[in-house]
Amino acid sequence: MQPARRLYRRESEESRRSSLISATQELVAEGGPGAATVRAIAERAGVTPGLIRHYFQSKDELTRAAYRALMDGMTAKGADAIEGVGAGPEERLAAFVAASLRPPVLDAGAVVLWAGYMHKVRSDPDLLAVHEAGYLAYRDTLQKLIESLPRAPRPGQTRAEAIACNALIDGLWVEGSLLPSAFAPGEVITIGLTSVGAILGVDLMAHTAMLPDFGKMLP
Amino acid sequence: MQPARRLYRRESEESRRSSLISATQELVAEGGPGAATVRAIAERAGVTPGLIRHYFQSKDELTRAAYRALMDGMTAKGADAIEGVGAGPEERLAAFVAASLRPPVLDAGAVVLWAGYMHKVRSDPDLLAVHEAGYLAYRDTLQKLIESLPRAPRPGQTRAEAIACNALIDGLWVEGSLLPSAFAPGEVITIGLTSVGAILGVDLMAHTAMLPDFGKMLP
DNA sequence: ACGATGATTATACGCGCGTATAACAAAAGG
DNA sequence: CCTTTTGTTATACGCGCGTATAATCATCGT
Repeated sequence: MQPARRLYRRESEESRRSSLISATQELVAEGGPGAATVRAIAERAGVTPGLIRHYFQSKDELTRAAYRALMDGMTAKGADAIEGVGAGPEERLAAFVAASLRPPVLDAGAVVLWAGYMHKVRSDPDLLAVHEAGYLAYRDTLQKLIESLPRAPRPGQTRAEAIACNALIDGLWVEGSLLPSAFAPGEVITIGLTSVGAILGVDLMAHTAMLPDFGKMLP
Repeated sequence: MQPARRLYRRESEESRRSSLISATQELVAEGGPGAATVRAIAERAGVTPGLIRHYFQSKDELTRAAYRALMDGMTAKGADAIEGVGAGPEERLAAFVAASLRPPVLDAGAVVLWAGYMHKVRSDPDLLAVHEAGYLAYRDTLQKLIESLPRAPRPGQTRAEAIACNALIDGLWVEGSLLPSAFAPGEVITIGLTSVGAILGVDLMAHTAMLPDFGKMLP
C-alpha cells in the first residue's frame, strides 16, 4: 500500500498566479532572495513545486512578476492616499508624504523585498524598466503636487524639488523600516513633513488635522 | 601522468583576508549575493576554495567581515572629506555632503552590495549591530557639523535635522547610483547641497568654491 | 453518466552549493 | 642540507536547487 495521492482543488489562473506571487514576496521579505526557492514558494502557496512551472515559464519569470507587483502596489498605495482628501494643495501633499512613511508602506518586509531585487534591477533590462517606471511615476505624482502649491517657482525648480523630496522620503522609508527602534512613534512622519516643508518653503505641519491617528502620536 | 599541482606562494594572513573580502564585495556588487559562491570568491582572489575555510570558520563569517569592511570604508571616506577642509562650518558641511554624493561613495556597486546584505542585517544580531553603529556614526558626524553652524537651534532640533539630512543623502545616493542616466552631471550634488541647505536654513551653494571639479559641472 | 481536457501531483535528473579531510609543498629553523 | 611546520591544494560527500516529464484525477461539456 502506497501513500495516498494529495487531494486538490482546481482554481482560476488569476488566483494561482497571485498566490504564487504573494508567497514569493513574503519569503523574500522574511529571509532574503535565497529563501524564495521553488519548493518553499509552493509550500507557502499551498501547492506542489511543479505547479509553478505550469503558470510561469521559469522561476525567473515569477521573480519578475513579483517585483512588478511590488512596484505597482507601492505606487497604488500612494495614489490612494490623495484620493478624496480635501482640496487644499498643502493638505494633499501632507497626506501623500505621511502615507509613504506609515505602514503598510513603511514596512521592513517591503524594504527587504525591494532591496532583494536591486541587483536584478541592474542586470535585467525588463526589471530596470519596471523600476524606472515606478520611480518616475512616484516622482511625477510628487512633482504635480508640488506644482499645485501656491508659489511662483523658477523654471526647473520643481523638478529638483521633486527629486529631493523623493530622496528624502525614500531615505526615511528605509531607515524608519530598518531601525524602527531608533525613532519615536510618529517621529519619522513629523520629520518627513517638516523637512519636505522646508525644502518647498511651506508649512506642512499646519495641515495635518486630517491625518488619521497622527495627533495622538505627538508629545 | 597526472596534471601538475598548482603552484602557489604563501602570503600573510592580512593579505589573504583582505583579498577574500574584496573578492566577496566585488562579486556581490556585480551579481548580487547569489554570485558570491565560495568557488567564485576563491577564483577572484586567486586561490582555491579550500583556503577560504582556512581563514574564515564559515562562509557566513566571511560574509559578515565583508559587510563590516563596507561600512567601515564608507564612514572612513566621509570622514576623509572633512579632513583639512577650511575652517568655515558651512564649507565643511558642504564638503561632507558633496563627498557622499560623488564616486567612490556614489557607486552602483556599493549600493547593490549594501542592499544585498540588507536581509541579513535584519536576521543576524551581529550584522544589525554593525549596521546600527555605521548608521549612527554617520548621523553623528552630520549632527556635529550641523551643531557647528552659526545658528541658535531649539532643543532636539539638530537631531531631527540630522535624521532628515541623512535620509536625504541616502535617498540621493541610492537613486543617483541606480539610475545615473536620470540625472545631469553634478545634478545630484547640487540638489543635495540645495536641499540640505533648505532644511537647515543656510546657503551651502555659496560655499562650494573648494569642491574639486564641481564648478565645471554646472551649466 | 461518461469521456475529454488539462490543472495538479509525483518522481527523477543533473548541477553547483557549502563543507570536511587528506595530500602536498613552500618557507623557516637548526 | 635535512626536518618541521603549516599555508595551500586536491578530492570527495551530501544536500537542495531549478528543471523536465509522466501519471493522475477534478472538472466540465455533452
